[in-house]
Order: sequence, then structure tokens, then C-alpha cells
Amino acid sequence: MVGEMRVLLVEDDQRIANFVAKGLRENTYAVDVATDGAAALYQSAINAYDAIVLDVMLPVKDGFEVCRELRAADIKTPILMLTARDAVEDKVVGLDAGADDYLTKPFAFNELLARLRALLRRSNDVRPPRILIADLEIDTAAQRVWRRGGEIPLTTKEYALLEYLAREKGRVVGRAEIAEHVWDESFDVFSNLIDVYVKRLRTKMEDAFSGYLFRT
Amino acid sequence: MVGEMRVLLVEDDQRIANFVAKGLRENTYAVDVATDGAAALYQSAINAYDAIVLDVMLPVKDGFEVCRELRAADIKTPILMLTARDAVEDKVVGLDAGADDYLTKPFAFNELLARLRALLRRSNDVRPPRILIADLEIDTAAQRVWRRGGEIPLTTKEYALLEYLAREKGRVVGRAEIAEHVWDESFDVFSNLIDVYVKRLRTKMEDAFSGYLFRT
DNA sequence: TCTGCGTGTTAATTTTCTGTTAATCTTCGT
DNA sequence: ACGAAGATTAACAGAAAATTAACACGCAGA
Repeated sequence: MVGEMRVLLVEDDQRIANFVAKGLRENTYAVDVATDGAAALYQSAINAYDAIVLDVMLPVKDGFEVCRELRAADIKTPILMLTARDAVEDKVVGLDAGADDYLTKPFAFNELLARLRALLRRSNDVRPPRILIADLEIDTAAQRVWRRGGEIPLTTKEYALLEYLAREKGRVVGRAEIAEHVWDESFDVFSNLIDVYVKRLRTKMEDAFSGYLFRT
Repeated sequence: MVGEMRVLLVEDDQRIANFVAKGLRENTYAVDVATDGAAALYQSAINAYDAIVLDVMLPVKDGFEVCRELRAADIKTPILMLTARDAVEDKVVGLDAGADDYLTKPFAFNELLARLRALLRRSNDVRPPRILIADLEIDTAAQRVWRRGGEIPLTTKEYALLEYLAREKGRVVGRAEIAEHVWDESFDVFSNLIDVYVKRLRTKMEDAFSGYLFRT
């Protein structure tokens, strides 16, 4: 949160764009403006913005589409959608497309500032650490796991084991170490419980990837 | 803005304390009560309150003193001072001691609510007044909830729980955390009240969306 | 006072997890 | 090829947690 925040404003209406950009600059944001969807994608590809303010109605590519493509490209920059429409359905579409918040025109400029601050705070705060290994994705905040888009439901222990292994990726960890970190002191050293859990994980993940399993 | 705000009420007069606490709870604040200055300091040391409503005339340590010590301990929680006296001088002393606002008894309860809201708003900055998750829409100002256009009537507690969960969407929150934010100190850790409320919510929302409920 | 509603309690039931056991399969040295 | 040690797997039983219904109590309005 130090330094200047960079914002990409995507808005085709000149008047609104000028107005908003000026207002944001007065509030110490560094603002880039894109006037259509394609430009927006291009700009966000070559710059690391802290947030994107995105109008829905755009020439070339509409805001929903831009949003979707950004998310598809794994760009997680917070997006504030801006639109004249206020049908609930539009909000749903917007959020489904990956927007983080939604503001309908006309809006008080202060409201936009406030939402933007909220978004930046949210993302800058404790960014939920995600672990990415090959096509495996772990959201440690939600304790959920995906592979190639599909979510894999895991039990508490299964998840704990997976997260531990993922964190220690590339290192050879012995049973004792695993027991130490994933189970508690009452763990029975002579049981093969760990093997059983590794098996369960493997089954659920369809033999995900190999580089992390071994024997003492 | 309301919903899961935690307030510490410091008041030695039982009748007033009950009255105020009850009123605040009806407005979805989670209220803890301390009946003397020392208790107040202790409580605020171990809990993170969003605001403190502090009577001036207290046994053991008076409100001014409590206020001073809190500020000395670098606790910045907004403080609303409450007193029977209304001499201008007292206000000055109170504000000097570090209070943020000042209210003299007798007061209209609505006035207290208004001041409290103002304090919380000031310190808390802005949060989106509407929360949208899939086809669920929450109006935090009116404390009303819709799904697919239809409004869902919720009781105060049900609403508070839902708003909290919605705010923490995507994170795994344990029972303790929920209790901490939605209930107050008198919450019985061994009861399954939270489960019961989750059930009630689910029933009303027809198993709305799944991604937010879990164990421990 | 009666009544309805919101809040919280309790307990029975059902489902899901965890950990154990034991049988089978690999690997590898001799 | 044989046996042993370790690895893998399936099946299961007890434990833990989730789910649900039913009820008790206090309070506010009629």
C-alpha cells in the first residue's frame, strides 16, 4: 500500500473518462485510460495495475468479456465494474465474470473512491496465499483445491496433508516429519496411517503429479 | 455498516447498562458490558472492539482515567463518552483524555445510535453498502436480503450471521470466529447454536450456495 | 394475561472422517 | 527364483461432527 496506486480506467465516453480520471488523479492515483475492450486487455497485459475500473458498455469488447478474459489470463487485479444498467442479473453476470465490486451510474464520485479504497485494501491486505504447482491450485484461506479447473473436495486431514506436502514441495520429507506437522503428539508411529492418507489423496487427485511422494 | 460491530459498554448502573445493551443488541451490535474502569481496561486489552461507550462516573477508575490509559496503551478504538454532567469543562476534559465524542445523560437512545454510527463510520471508512454473491443480494443499510428478486425475511441474528459470512466469503471461518463477531462474550462455546442458526439460514435460503460452511 | 416470535438449549439421528487391520503387491538382494 | 522389507490397497469399526426436530424461555404487542 506504499507508493502510488496505479489504476486502469476503461471507459469509452470521453466526458466521463475525463471526469473520473481527473478525480482519481486528484486523489493521488496514477491513471491510465483505455477506451475500448481490446485496448484494456492490451494495457493490462503490459502493466501491473493495482485496480481496474471497468465500464460495461464498451465498443469492440464489452466489460463482461474483458473481465472474463482477464481472469482467464490469470490476472487477479481487483476489478470495479461500472454500468448504467442496474438489473440484478447484470450484477450477477458481472460478478460471475470475475468482477470484485459493482457500481451503477450515476454514482457519487466519493462512492467510487470509497469502493476503490475498499478493493485496494482488500487485495493488499492479507492476500489469501495461493499455492500453485503445475496445474494444481490451493487456496489456503478457503482450504479448497482445484486441478485443471475442477475443484477437488478434501476432508480436513487430507487437506492438511496436501498443504503440508505442497509447502515442502521438492524436499524429501520423512514420515516422522509429516506426523509432526499434520498430526498431533498422539500419532501412532507404528501405524501406516500416513500411507493411507497419501493413497486417499492420490486417488482423489488421480495421481496428480509424482514429484512428492516417497518412503523414509 | 452494522452487523458484526463489537461494542464495549462501560456502565456501572445496572438499569442503564441493561437498557443500552439491549438497545444496541437490537441494532445488531455485539455488546460486552464492563461495570467498572478496571474491568473496562481488562476487557479492551483482550478484545478488539470497534467502539467503546464509556460512562464517566465509574467505581475503581473513572471514565477520564480509563480513556487516558487506553490511549496511553495505544488503543485507538473510538470512544463515546457518556455522562450525567454537562458542564462544558467536562467535555473538554473528556476530549482531552482522548474521547472521540461526548453525550450527556439523559439522552435519546436514537441519538446514541446516531453518534455511534458516526464514530464507526469515521474510523471504519467505507464498506460496500451492498453485498452481492451470485444471486444473493444484501442491503447492509436496510438489513434486508434478496435472492433472485425475492426478499427473504430474516431475524436480527440470522441477518447478522449471514452478513458476517458474506463478508468473509471465501475464507474458512471457525466457530470461535463466528461467535466472536456475531455473538457476545456470553456465548456458550459448548452449544451448537451456530449450527442451529446456519440451519435456519439454509432453510430460509433454500440451500442457497454451499461454499461457506464447515466444521470446527 | 394471552399470544406469537425470536433466541437459545437439548438430545436423538444421520452422515462423514479417522484410524486400524490385514491382505496383496513391488522391489531388490542373494 | 525366493524371501524379506517395505509399499499399496481395500474393508471396516469406532469416533467425531453435522443435521435436524422439539422444546423452553423471555419479551413485546394485543
